[in-house]
Amino acid sequence: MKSQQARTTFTEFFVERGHARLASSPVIPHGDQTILFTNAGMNQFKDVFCGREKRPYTRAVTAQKCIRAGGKHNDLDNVGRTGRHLTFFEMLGNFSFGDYFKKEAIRWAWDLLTGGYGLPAERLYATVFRDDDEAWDIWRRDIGLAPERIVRLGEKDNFWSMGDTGPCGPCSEILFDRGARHSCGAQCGIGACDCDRFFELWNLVFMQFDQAAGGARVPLPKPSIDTGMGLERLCMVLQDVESVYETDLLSALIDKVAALSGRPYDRGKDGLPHRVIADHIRSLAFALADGAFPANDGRGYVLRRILRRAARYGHMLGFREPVLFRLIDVVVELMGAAYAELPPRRAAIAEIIKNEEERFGATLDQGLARFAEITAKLKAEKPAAPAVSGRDVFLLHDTYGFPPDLTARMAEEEGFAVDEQEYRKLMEAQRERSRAGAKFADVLADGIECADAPPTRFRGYDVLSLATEIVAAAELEDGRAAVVLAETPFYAEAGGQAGDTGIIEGPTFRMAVEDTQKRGVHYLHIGPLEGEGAAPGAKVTARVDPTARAATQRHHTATHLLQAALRAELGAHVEQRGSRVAPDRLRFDFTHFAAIPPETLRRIERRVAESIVANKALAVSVVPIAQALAKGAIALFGEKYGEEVRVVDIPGLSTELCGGTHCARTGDIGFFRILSEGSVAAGVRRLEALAGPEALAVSYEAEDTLDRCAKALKTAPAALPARIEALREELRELKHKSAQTGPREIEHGEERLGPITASWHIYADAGADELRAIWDRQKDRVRGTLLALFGKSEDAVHLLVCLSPDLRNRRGLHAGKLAQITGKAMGAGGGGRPEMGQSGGKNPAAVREAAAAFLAAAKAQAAESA
RNA sequence: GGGGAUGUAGCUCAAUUGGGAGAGCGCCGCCUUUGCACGGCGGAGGUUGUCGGUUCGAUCCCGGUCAUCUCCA
Repeated sequence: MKSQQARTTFTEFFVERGHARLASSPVIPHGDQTILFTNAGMNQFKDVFCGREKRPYTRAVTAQKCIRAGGKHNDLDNVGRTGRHLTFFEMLGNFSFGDYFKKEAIRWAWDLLTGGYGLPAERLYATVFRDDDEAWDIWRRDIGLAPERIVRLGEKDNFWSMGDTGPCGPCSEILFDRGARHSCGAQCGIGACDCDRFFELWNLVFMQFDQAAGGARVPLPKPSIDTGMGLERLCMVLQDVESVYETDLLSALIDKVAALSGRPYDRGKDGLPHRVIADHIRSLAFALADGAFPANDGRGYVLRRILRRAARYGHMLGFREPVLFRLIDVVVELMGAAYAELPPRRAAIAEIIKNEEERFGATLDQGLARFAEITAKLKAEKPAAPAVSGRDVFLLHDTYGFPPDLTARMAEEEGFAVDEQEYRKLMEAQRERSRAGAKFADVLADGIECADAPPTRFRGYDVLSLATEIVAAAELEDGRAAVVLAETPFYAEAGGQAGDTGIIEGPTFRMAVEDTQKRGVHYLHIGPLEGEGAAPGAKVTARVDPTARAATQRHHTATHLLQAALRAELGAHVEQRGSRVAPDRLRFDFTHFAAIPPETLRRIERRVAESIVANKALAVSVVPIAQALAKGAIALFGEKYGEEVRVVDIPGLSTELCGGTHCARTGDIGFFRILSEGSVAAGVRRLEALAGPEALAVSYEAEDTLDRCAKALKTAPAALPARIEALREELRELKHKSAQTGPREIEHGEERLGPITASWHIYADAGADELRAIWDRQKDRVRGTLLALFGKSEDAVHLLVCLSPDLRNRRGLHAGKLAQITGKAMGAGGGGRPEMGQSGGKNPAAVREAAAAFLAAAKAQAAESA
């Protein structure tokens, strides 16, 4: 059975049994800070299991794309070494939210495996949790499984929990016996080993307890079901192949790697690179398709590491140019039908990967150069036992991103050992440092008791002021207060739109709201509180600052117009990466691969201006998400959407899913100016812009600057370029002339010291450069000369002490020391090289004294050299 | 979030305990050539990321900050 059919067989089986067929959630779990990637089918139902969220159905079935490559579930290093570990896989799962329980879950799983998939019953085994007699009985009585094929295991294997607290329960796994030839030996058995014979196929989790913080497990009123079966593993069994890499889900990728490299695939060690690349490219394709991006921290860093690991194995296969991006077409062919998000992003994904590969190539080159330096030094020093130190391996890895295994191999080729132990030690120390430095600072700390209060009702789309009452209040660490209201006109920061500001007033107190933030389903109004009595139950009037809100709305609506203009001018690959709209500014980050030339920026700006002038009325509607997407609304990766979404439509110009507040008509924006364009990360550009009167201010500022320049040059702004060019020409001529004549000499003096002549000259208003020019003009002609050149201006003195070239190596003569001594006479330091020294001072009156000091010092040096 | 490294001409990079900001490529002009490539000569292009400190003097030393690279969490 092919994977495509295996997938639909699963979902159809459960749809027939009353399950809602839901789409896979993105592999990038937006809004869930506890995990880096979606790593199980139940992720998107977390809030449902915990009772924080209600859904219109109680049974669901999904094929969920998952990535396990970072955090707690990290399979990264196992990938390719075993036949069953993958960083990317699909999890087939059926779920019950307080509906059916163990009996149905087990029965259906068994029926599907033996019926729908036609697996031989005699090769299936089941494990149950030690104490779970209920599950054991179902397997024994209802299914009729022989007692010796039902194995009881402990917490490690058969008890599942989401975290330290929350829903948890025993689970039951169904295993497939792949036959004695996969056995790892005499000790082989379920629960006794971890080999490939007894193959974990499907895990049924029975969520029936709530784990309290103290350790007690309270039975849940409505037990739930969460199951998961890896599609790749299932296919491996259905297609009777040795590893997941030989299933139709991955074999085409393996073949492509073999074709590109000219190295045929090998099931053993030599096929490791093929396997790693085939797996990693799937992770990358899906993560990028869901809006992740390679970066230096967080999940972006995990992606970068996956890519580099793949590239590293590509390197082993002989690839020296980017090739991974060529595999994207294969991934899209294999998976595009089941995952519609993939095909439209094909080109963008390939581009990002190619970009990263090139970047990694540059990193490798840099490391190679560094490595060459290290080995060159070793070769030169010829120590008894030549070895690349652990410190160097670490440095290459830590600072230059050079893979340590590559360092080791290259060192070996050069005949050097590698101090791996020291390297490990340093690496461990680095980990320790990082852990110690990791701490979370959350201004919105706890202390707000509102968990039981109903969700804050947001009414700010319609009104800016209303009467309501306080539900909860608390003091924050910084001395400000946080207040939760029953309903509010204040928009809480979300989707890049800044939280509203304004006033909350009660009979005996008043709060200047400086920020509004969401905390779960509650809105926190934050600001300094004056007066007493701001407690739950207190009646208040909440008023949003209308001026600030209007300014924010202008920026928000302008952002939508800007995005539309960017897509029109730059192409459909432009996707929002982030945005920030506040009363005083607008920032928009988006994907694009090059800097935007000024003339294009102008065109974009003009396009927005035209949209404003068109004065279209905005239409806001709330519709089912499928309908919105069908209309072509732009959805954001950064948001988690419910079944119903809010659509902001600017007719003929833009349609976006957006929860923010907007102008009534585009004309309300008034004026729009782009301030700056720049890069925030590879492939991401940032635009900053202003809308409304604020934008006017910026234009004025530029105009004022120009006016000031024109005034300073006594000309009209339009004539400035010509005027500046003329002045530059004049300056050039003057410089040329002054370089020939030099500054005016005020006085000089000299003294013969045997064969040497010491002389000093004082010039009016000469700087260090001019003094040097004076010296340059004569240094090739003079002989036997010690020279002190003073440049005297109103409040400073510059000094250059020079030695004619013929005296350069004369014992005892040192211009730098002369400069030091001479400078000291003016109350300054000084120094320099034997043939030339410098000093200076802030005391022009002392120049004559300095000159005298110079002569005296020169005399002493001359005497010494004689 | 923590550590390491790097910011110098459009690009790639130099600049001996702190003492004249340079090279190669690219660009512009002229010469050579039927033309192009090559070659020859000349030229433009720099607040040394940014702010502050030390110093007579900072690309260099110290601190803050921003950006990029990189490892770790």
